Amino acid sequence: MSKQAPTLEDVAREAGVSRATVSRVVNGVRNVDPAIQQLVRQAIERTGYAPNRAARALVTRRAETIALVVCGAGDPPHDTHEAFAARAFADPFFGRVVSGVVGFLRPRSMHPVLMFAESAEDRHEVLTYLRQGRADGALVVSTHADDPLPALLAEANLPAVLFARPARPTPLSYVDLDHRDGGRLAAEHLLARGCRRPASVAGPLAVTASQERLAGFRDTMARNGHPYLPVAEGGFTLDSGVAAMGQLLDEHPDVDGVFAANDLMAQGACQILRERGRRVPDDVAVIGFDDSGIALSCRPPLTTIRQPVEQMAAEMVRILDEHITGERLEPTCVVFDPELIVRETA
Amino acid sequence: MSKQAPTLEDVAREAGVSRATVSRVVNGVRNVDPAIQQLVRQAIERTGYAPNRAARALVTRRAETIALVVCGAGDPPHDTHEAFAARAFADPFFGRVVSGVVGFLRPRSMHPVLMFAESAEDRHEVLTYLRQGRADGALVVSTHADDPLPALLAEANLPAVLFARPARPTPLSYVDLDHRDGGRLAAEHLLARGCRRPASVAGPLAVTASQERLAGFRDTMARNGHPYLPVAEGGFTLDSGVAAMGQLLDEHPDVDGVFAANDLMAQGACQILRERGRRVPDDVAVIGFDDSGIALSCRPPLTTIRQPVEQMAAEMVRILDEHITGERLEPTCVVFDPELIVRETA
DNA sequence: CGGGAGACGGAGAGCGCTCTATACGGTGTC
DNA sequence: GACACCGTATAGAGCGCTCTCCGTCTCCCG
Repeated sequence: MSKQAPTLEDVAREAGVSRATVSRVVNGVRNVDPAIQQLVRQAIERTGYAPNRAARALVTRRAETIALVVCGAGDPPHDTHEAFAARAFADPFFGRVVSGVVGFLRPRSMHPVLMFAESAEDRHEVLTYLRQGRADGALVVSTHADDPLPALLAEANLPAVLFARPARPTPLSYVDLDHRDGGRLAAEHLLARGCRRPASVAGPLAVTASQERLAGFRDTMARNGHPYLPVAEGGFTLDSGVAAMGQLLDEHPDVDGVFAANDLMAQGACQILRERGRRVPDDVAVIGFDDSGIALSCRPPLTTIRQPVEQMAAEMVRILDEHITGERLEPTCVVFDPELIVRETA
Repeated sequence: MSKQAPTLEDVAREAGVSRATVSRVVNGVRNVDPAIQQLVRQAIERTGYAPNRAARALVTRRAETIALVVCGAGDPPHDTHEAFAARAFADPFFGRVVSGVVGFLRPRSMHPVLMFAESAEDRHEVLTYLRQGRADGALVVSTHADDPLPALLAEANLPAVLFARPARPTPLSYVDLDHRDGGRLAAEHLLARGCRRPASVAGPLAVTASQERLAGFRDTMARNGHPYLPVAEGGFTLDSGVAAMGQLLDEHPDVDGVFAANDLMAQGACQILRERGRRVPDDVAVIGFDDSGIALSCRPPLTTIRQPVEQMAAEMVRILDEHITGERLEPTCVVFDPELIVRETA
């Protein structure tokens, strides 16, 4: 075992000042003579002092930690946490969320605690974690609209910010994207390219975002002379994109423009389109959604609707921080605008 | 603001016993009359008490938290943390690591703190985090063999376990895979299928694991009458797999068996093989490595060498836990065996 | 040159918990 | 009936830190 870690007391003795003074220096508080500051700093250096966070947290009532909670389906009890975690991270989306969060947190020497919440037990675990003061607040990313966690958090009056507007109104801050407008953008681009037979590979319709993307696309198409829109539902995975596009192709061999609700499915659509002898974008134009890494690494690179996930995630943490410090008391929401990114598939 | 959270004291008053007794009940310690236990439990229920972790951590000197550190390249200063995080999670590998870690931690009501360490500053941050007692130990997953973090951790005598043996001998526990044996397995399978012109899409040769996989494959091939092995180096990404396989095909149009150092590159290889008119596995057999999700979702499903990442990650945490509790004092290592998974590409 | 204002450092009281030492009954033994 | 003993509850001393007072020292102005 290594010797006991040095404490404030030790540093104070070493520097010949009181504990309070060292504390002031460490926390960069006013009213310390620069000469003494120097002295203290040297003493800290010499002793290799690192403030004990538990002690600090005890008195400040702040853990300086936030939880990043990824919520799963809610019911399927057959799914293990392991599988869920792996699946969550298979989607580049979560990597981007983590990115944005870490980008905000790092300059503050904070790091997120990763939690997965699928079952009621898990949700209780999240609540307990926060109530014990192990984290000051939670960032919640749900994969389903009717996730019960937000309501629980709000009820317990715990600081939390959501990614995406909750299905039931909940007094919690959230950030979101104007998905409907994204759908509109996709439709207009396809229309402008002269698309005559549009179709869509939608995301799971249990997810609000999927519904909205589709609604925006469909409405715009309807307003422009395409009242009937063939739609196949996918599950945001590559496979499901392949399957959905295959089905669309079977039923409507003449489609010439497809809006896929995410890039992964757009990639799948491109694959099967090529397999079935269609050229992309010459025979069929394809637009994805997200502008994730694959949109660029795909060949040909995907035309897509950009969702600034990293920025959105950073904004989430910023708002959460305001709630934690008490700067902001009322829930707020920030809605980001999607952007059309034209590459080669449309 | 909500009212002050209830403390042990409050519960004790409510139950009509002393603080110490409540503490015993909460921590499940011996020597408490069942009747009083019941009483205390009810009081806890009524008050909605949740033990303050900071206070507990202060006296137990344990945060009940571990850090999961993902180490990057080390130097490229052009790379932002954001990009790094996103990239790290683009690889299904990390999702599996997280899976395994969470699988072990969850039953213990623990959750990992996610940290990224690329720069010297980041590494210092990790050290400080541990020295402050915010986490009891670290799980380190380095993407490069010569990462300086393990040595720093060992020097500071902080509990840590590595994924993969460090390049320089370091007094730290680690888990690893017998990569060389994985290469051998791949070679033998290809040989058994009657492969006459083997080649390999290697991983980045700066990574020890890549070297070993290739060495095992090459040695086995050499021992079986294939002294010369065409090799193209990739970067573990889909794109690099496509590029490497393309190059191999240009220089050796007659290859009939390829060992790719991971599934992503194997998938890329399959893609370009098909584009160039080769049937997989009839004209060219392909074997991947990892048995990650894509191996299964790929069409045709990949024959691959399985690396039990989740198990390995869980084992890492188990060992770390032993180090933290002091059950284990000396570094140890656990090397897992790879396994050939035959699907359709070879 | 006295006095008030300001700048600065120190003493000490906790934060909520754990855990050791101690008190306290009740039983069994001689 | 005195003593030892065991099981169980309590008192109380911190863990290392922050932060509110309060005392001291300096400086400047009347």
